[in-house]
Amino acid sequence: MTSNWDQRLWDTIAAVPPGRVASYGQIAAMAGLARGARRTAAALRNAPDELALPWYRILRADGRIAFEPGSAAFERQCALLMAEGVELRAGRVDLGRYRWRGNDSPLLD
DNA sequence: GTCTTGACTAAGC
DNA sequence: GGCTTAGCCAAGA
Repeated sequence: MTSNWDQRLWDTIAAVPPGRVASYGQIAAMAGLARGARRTAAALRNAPDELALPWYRILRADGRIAFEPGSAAFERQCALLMAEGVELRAGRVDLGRYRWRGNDSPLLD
């Protein structure tokens, strides 16, 4: 068994509640990896569809989508986020409002 | 064993 | 706001 990180990261990602987002580094830190942002990305690549992970709730540290604007994945992620009530401005999310803090506190508006 | 790679991040210009 | 550079660290080749 080389990497149980994938499973751990998947678990952490699955814990992100709807309408909330998290950064790669944040997910990694919660899973126990201090600088595992890239490992989080790898875990998402490795993640089978059967898990139905909320991969679209994972953003870059800036709150921007990791994909290139215009790409299929980008648009898919945009749509999924908006469907959950996340406000997107030019492919960017306001982390100050939507970042998941590990608890399920409601958004203040 | 080394070298490259990456759905990243922070700092600097 | 943008682009560049360096740092990071685990996985694969």
